[in-house]
Amino acid sequence: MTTIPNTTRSTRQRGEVLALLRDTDSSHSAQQLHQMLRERGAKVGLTTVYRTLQLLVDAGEADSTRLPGGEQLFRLCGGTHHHHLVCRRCGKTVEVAGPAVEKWADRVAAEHGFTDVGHTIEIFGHCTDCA
Amino acid sequence: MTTIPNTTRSTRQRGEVLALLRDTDSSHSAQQLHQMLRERGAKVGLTTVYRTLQLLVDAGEADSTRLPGGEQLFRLCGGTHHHHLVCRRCGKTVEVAGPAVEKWADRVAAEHGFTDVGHTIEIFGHCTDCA
DNA sequence: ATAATTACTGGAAACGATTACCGTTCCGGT
DNA sequence: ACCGGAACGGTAATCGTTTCCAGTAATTAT
Repeated sequence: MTTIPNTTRSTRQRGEVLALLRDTDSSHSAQQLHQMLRERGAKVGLTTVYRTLQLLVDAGEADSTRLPGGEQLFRLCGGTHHHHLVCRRCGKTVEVAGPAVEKWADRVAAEHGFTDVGHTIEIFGHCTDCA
Repeated sequence: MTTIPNTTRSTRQRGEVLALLRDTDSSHSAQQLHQMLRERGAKVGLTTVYRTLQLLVDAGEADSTRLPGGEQLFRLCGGTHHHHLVCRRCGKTVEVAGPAVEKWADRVAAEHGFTDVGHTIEIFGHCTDCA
């Protein structure tokens, strides 16, 4: 029986992860973040990094995008619905809004009788620095 | 030194995979396809299924979409650029075109100086049968 | 046809990212 | 300070996928 916690505690590790995320405007994998934490001298286990990231995603404070290769990248982001423009090389990320696209997706789905509709829209490329 | 083949051979296994793909209009994972082949009595190794699917994707005869969970789904598809509306439950897939969305993606990327631009657009939902 | 060449096959082992386990640590309310 | 349970973190397991490599079979050359 999986027990569901009813409180969320503030720990040093969660603070370190959050602080690190606030110091960057790029998307990074959990493993990259773990390595970066180690480099700045913050001792946080890889497992905890994953857990914290998932927590943030669930709380809507961060979101994740998946590279074509399958690995997940994370970053903090605002609460409003948006999508991302991500540099394939360095991970630099720009939030973009596309109200028209949202509507298009919903309309297309509705036309085919689909319900509980969601969508995945990511734009990849090389940023000016990496081109 | 990796030797690159300069011919492509037609084998029973590749025929079986292709035949199976032609019998469905849904997206399936490599493992599902492998299982389906086994059920119809076609002996094809899982490795070969993966290899053949990748071959088809490279040749532009099939394409793959990635579920939020990370696993790859495959299906045959036409050569023109398009996106997919996929049922999360049964995999039923509809090809959809969105010229306006393509242009939007390219324009947004260009505005931020990104080059070599590509995008990922998938719509998920539950089809009429699975709702 | 037959032989020589080389792509293909497939089971097992390796892989990389992520998750589960579980004993230990430590946050937070009393 | 005490206690209960949330969180930690190292290790082992899982999952989808790829690599290895020795055996098989499709093509090409003789």
